Amino acid sequence: MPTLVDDLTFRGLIHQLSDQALLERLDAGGLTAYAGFDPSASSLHHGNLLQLCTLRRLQLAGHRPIALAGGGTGFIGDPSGKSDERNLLDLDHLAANVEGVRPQLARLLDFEPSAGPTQALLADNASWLYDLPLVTFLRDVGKHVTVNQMVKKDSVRARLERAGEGISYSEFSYMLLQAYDFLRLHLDEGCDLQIGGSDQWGNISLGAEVVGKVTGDKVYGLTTPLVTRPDGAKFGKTVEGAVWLDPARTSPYRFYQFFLNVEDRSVGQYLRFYTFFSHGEIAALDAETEAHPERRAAQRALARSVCELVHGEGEAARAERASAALFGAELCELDESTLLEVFEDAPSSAISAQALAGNGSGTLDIVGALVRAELCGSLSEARRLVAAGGAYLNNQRIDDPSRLIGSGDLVAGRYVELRKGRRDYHLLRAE
RNA sequence: GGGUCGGUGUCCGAGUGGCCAAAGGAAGCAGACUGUAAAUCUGCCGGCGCAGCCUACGGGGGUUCGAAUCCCUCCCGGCCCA
Repeated sequence: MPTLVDDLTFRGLIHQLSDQALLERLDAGGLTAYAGFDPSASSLHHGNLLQLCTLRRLQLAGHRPIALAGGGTGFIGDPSGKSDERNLLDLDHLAANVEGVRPQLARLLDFEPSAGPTQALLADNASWLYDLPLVTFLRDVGKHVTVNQMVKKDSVRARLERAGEGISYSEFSYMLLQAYDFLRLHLDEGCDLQIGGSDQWGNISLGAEVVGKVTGDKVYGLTTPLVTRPDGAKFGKTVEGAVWLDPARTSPYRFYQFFLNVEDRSVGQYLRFYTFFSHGEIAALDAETEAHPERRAAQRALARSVCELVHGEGEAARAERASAALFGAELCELDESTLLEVFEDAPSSAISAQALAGNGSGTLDIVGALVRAELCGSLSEARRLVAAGGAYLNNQRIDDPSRLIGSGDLVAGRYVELRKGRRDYHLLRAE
């Protein structure tokens, strides 16, 4: 059984750390660690997942995790973002978001009292930042930080040096607010470690320093590498946009597909980051990818595991079955029960039966159907798709944009399968 | 407050009176090849009732036969000065 540090090292999760002494503390257990997330949406997304997984690793190794919602700092905006005038009146809204995120956190972290000293905590910095008197803040935090060192931080320097750019005072202060969070969590909860992505290194190291100066206690910072694709492209996007943990925003099926489609070069890293497989299992999957990349064994294991972690075993199994059926066999070859099961899990929408009335004499054509299924954003786009040969009806390519869809196209009496390209499926359900 | 530069399609970025739905790049989508991979090549990439029309180059107004391009004004951002 590897130690926590061995495990984190094997997985490539340690990018920077504030002090080598942290390694011993990690293996010893008993730390309280926090990671922040932005509660501007009612769901966490793929970008938060790495930190959550890391917190989970810490908890499993005997540490206490805290998920900190940036309900207060959310108003300010991290300097890397654009200033799009956040609204203070959204306070209730943000609080609701924080609560909406709790069940998602609970899938990865143990919030039950039975966890004892490692019981996870969800905190919101709005509870202390929103009413924080400026004078108090300047005395407790501002006094301990020089502008000189703040200006040297990469996030600030980039904004100062680039011509045509600038940084507002509030964004400039962001790192101090984050430092105050660390201080509060240290004083109130005994928190002694902050983790985050490597883009947070400046904020995290400053925070650790401030807590040390104010309290005289030793606290630590640790960052993980940023998740990037081999080509540097942003990771965590599907056709529809971000990959959310909320099944209402990103269905388990899409979530599963997202991880299944990971390229060979990256799958090893993602297995290390997002799964809790043993080192031996990961090595075996690496070897399998090397020897038989076409089998996509690592991708399958990754998708199954992450989906299970986030959505539970039942949903993961359904997503896996739906994927296997859609990509494995011709629709017409599937028996009815399998067909119904697949249709149950795949993305679908309802359509009135009248629209499909009459075989070939209905009013819905392939182009309209593609838009209706939200596979295409406009009729023009749908026409182009058909012209390019990327439109399929019940697994058969459709070349004629005026092809009408009628009752004769129904599968199992009430479904019409539409596909865009090779992997983007949608089902219309006549009702 | 003064001066100055700028605000173009998802993003970056050309364009400075008609040939502009707007160069180029990136991202994205599709096709071919494959393994629901990568790379590569090809096509597409504002909307629509699609040989045409509509809406678009920060907002509004004006000049002109005609404006992303000129003028006025307002809003927003950068830089410099106060």
